[in-house]
Amino acid sequence: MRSAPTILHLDMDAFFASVEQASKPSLRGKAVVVGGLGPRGVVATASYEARIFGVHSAMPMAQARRLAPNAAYLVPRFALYRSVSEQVMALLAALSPLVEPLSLDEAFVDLEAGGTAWDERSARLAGQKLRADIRDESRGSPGRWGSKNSKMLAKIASEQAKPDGLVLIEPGTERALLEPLTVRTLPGVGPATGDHLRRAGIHTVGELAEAGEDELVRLLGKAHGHALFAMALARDERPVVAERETKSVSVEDTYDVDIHDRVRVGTEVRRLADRCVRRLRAAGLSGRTIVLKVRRYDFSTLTRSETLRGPTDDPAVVREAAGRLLDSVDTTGGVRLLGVGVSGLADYTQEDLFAQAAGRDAGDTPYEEDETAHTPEREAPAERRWPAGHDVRHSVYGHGWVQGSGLGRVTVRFETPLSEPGRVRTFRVGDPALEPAEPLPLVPRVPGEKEDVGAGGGADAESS
DNA sequence: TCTGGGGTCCTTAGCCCT
DNA sequence: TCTGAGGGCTAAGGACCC
Repeated sequence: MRSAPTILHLDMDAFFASVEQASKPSLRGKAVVVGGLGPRGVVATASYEARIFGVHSAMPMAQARRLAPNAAYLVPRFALYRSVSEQVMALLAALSPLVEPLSLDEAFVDLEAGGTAWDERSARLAGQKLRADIRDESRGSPGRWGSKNSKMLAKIASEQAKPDGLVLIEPGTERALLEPLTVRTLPGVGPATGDHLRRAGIHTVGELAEAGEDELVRLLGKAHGHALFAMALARDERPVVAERETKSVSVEDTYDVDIHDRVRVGTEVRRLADRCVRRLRAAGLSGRTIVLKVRRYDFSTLTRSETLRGPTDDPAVVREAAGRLLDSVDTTGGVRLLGVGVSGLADYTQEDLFAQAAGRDAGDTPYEEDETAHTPEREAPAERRWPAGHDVRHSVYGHGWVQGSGLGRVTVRFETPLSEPGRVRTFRVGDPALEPAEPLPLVPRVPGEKEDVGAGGGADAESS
């Protein structure tokens, strides 16, 4: 096993919030919370400034608003985050052919495979150069970096790095570093496993190693027990894998209020089936197993699945299968979430030899194209038409973003990523001069713009 | 005013087949 | 013909990750 620190882990923390701050000059240095704004929304990301108030990921939005009433609350803009993420991943790809993205804001890079690092010094240099490039490219935080010869240790190193920092673990110090850490530090140990271990008197990674492999397998099962024991001894041979094939595609919706009407539940399931198939087709995939997910009023979740004779990407087939699955579920009492997924994927579509769909002619007709057509009132509420944080263009005042809306009014702040903080104006919701706009690039095409527009925050801003 | 959305992997159980 | 072991597949649920 190699010992030089040649696997790099990047974690661009508070990524969504950082991108929003780079995109909106008036929010730089301010508390920003990105997440679902409905009554059942949760926080996706909080900026460092918001974390000072105790706001963190996965917290119910209502609680966040109580803790930080003056923060900016924004709806996520995944298309924008994806494009920034792609630029960052391209920088990583220039260093090595082995880049494994874990999400939009996290990745492993195998520097040895790219010939860019072979010892501690070259790894540190490569890390520092990347950080500078990313700061240029995203006008934001270059993230936290960790490096070591294994994925687990590289990730732990980046967790130990200060915001905007780089940590390399010295060879020979791995066990000593791990021993005092809580078991929750290790990947794969969440709340349930953590509790399980705590009840067995195991709190730290050192105690995990002491417990022995057999005991861990007895406590946690074969796969988890072996894996955790190896990690407790700092053994992690998992390679960096560049290409990961998709195993399933799913969509789900949580409703603002529980749905009790069985007919409406059926309508929603068909709509979700169509959305799922659109995603499936966009990815050039088809699948054999249809999965229905239902979360009931009491938060209990159940899934029902059905495996077809061959893979399909036919909306009618998926709709019908989901409908059959729904027949076997009791929804009295109400449902808060519905989901439809497809797994058992193939990258081709088998022709429907057995005529799996009953409705022949309607086979390819989407159940409903218009996402908002189900609302009885034709006009969607202002908050839906003008989501907080989305870009707009006004024929007189130019480019801006929605600061808030409601009561027939929409408030817009007119500024761009490259401008000074801008002014706020309020319009009627139906104002014809106002229209939705695409996000603007965060960096100028020609270099030379002023620097230092990072996400702000310092080491002292880190919480929890 | 609790608890999103999109995934992956593992375990268990039942069934069928050899 | 009965019984048991073991493998493969399917279904359901749970845990975990960001």
